[in-house]
Amino acid sequence: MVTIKDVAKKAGVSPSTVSRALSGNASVKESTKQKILEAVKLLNYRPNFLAQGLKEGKTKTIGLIIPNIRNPIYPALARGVEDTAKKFGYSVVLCNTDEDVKAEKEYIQKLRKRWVDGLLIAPAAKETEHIVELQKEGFPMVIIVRNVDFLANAVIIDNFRAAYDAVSFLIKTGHQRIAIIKGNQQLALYRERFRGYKQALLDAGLPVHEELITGDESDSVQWSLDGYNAVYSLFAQNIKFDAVFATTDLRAIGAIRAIKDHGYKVPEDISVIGFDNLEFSSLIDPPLSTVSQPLYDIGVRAVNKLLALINTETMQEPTVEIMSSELIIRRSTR
Amino acid sequence: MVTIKDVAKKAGVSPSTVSRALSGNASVKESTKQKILEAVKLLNYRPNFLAQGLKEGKTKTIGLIIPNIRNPIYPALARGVEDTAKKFGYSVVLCNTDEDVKAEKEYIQKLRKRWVDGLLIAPAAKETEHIVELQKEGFPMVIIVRNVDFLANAVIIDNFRAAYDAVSFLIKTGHQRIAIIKGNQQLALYRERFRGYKQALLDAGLPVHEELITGDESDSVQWSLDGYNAVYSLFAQNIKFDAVFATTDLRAIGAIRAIKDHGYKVPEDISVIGFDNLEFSSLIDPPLSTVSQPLYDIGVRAVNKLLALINTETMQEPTVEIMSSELIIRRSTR
DNA sequence: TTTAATAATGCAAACGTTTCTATAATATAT
DNA sequence: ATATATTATAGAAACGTTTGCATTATTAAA
Repeated sequence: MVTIKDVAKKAGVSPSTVSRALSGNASVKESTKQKILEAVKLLNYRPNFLAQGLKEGKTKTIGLIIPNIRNPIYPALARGVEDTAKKFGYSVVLCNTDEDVKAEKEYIQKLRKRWVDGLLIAPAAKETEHIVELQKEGFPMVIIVRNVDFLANAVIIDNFRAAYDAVSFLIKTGHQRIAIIKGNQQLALYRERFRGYKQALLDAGLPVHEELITGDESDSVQWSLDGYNAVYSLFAQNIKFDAVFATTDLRAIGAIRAIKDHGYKVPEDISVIGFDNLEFSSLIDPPLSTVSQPLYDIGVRAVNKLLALINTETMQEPTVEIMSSELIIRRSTR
Repeated sequence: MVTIKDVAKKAGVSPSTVSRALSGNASVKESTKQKILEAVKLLNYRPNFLAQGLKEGKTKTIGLIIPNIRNPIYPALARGVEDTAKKFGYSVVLCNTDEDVKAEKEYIQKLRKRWVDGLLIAPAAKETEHIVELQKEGFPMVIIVRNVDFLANAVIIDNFRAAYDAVSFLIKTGHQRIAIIKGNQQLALYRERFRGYKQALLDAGLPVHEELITGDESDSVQWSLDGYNAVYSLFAQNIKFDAVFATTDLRAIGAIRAIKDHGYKVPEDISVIGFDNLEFSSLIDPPLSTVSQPLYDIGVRAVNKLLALINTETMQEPTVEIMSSELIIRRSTR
């Protein structure tokens, strides 16, 4: 490996001069600068990042901790994160926890060995002491997508509101018996969506029917199966319903399939509305009505926030930023 | 930040003893070891990764350079990479090039500042001197998914064979006029798939009709549009066809939509076969027949190969590893 | 017990930078 | 020409580790 000393020798100057010439934050004679640049080119010198980082106490790297990049909501988020990080000269380390708190803890441990300057976390589940801990220590960190039950820096959407609006839309368009596929109630985000569903019914003077509340609590990648099974069992029990509010697009897709398999039509017989607005949700048949989460923008905002945190030494009161979601009506609702 | 010296002081020993106690590759008395461990716990000491890396000359980090994590073939690959890297104590830095050679070069430059121990690259396009360069320098690197026109360490599938088999299947099941949506011919992988298509026709004694070769050369994320447009224009020109071989699932989905929009049925009137076997390809209507790429496994193999490269000092002849693809027949073909 | 072998520990150098301090070279004002 | 201010450069210390070498403490053998 070629070091700054080699360059210095080649150019006939001291290492410190090379450093100054390269960093540009001290004056060095133009002629020597040229010599140095020449030597750099000749030897194909690249400053050693580790040495620099060690000296400066930062790595220009952030960690992105998410449950699973294969869950189709995360690629867009990751892109938002990576693009923004890159823009400011930062790199992104990708970590998948598979909803496992233990894995999450291990990653945090690992990344904290002065590895990364800050962390973006979509927390695994309810247990969050390790995150509280992190915050207490003043480590730069922002929570994304999934809110957490204490005040922390976060960039999220208002899941209650979004669900409320989606269900209200269904009600307004004449649906009376709206089933919900409720998602893992361990996660605040699904609890919120569930709450939004109930509140919308209540506010419209409609009853919340126990039998229309479906979906299991598991969190598998094959989420669409949950949607399929939920609707399937509704039919099996001969429960009538004229709409389905699925708490994810994947579940909505499963629901649509189950409805079709039973010989009903979407949206003529049963309307289906999803949540997420995945890239391919417009591609299915019928194109899915859904709530759009600004995932890319969440990533962008989160990185901005994180870098602000990294670059201020004074500890500030955490703030949560609510990004606006949007109801997208396509053709799975009448 | 708490350093090894702090621990040493607290435990009443020298830093070197702490280092030895922690690394475990030298004998240290049990009682002192306990004292040290206690001090570590008490002070919440974490070894500084940068210092370690600087000393040892490696970072236990690899770079994953891909066009775009939002392209749905990459999440599975990334997961394979990350899981395997993690298994061996490595971290993964994610880089999206957007098919831009310049961005790719910049990333390689950046990551090479002794940042990463090795690189996994799905190259952007035809221009590959910078990759040749990398290889010449003996930098650990393996090419993934997209083969390259020189001999390099790579983990790929046999795109020619896979396309050949898919089209042969179509022919065997009675299709005569098979259209292809050909993909960006700048990329070897699409050239290979195209070649497989032609060869299958030839070997079956069928003509290669110019008018059935469709699709533009662009590489946008909204790939399904290419499929839609291609089939749309076939109808517009009143060209008859009884099957479509789409070079990606996304294009296949677009194609199906266009076929439906024109009042035809898949697969009764026209069969469609895709390529990739994305997670949601089984979820569309009808479930898509396609060629399955073992993306996760490609990631796994590639990391194994890369780590082998990293851990051998002697430069070896590059080898390319062909993973086997699989024809998955669902319901979009008759 | 004394000596030899082994185990445990400390010291200092090294990894490749950056930056502080000091000195040398040059330019500017008198 | 001399004194002063400025600019350019070198030297050395520091960042937090690990490790080779030297030293000291401990154990085993005689």
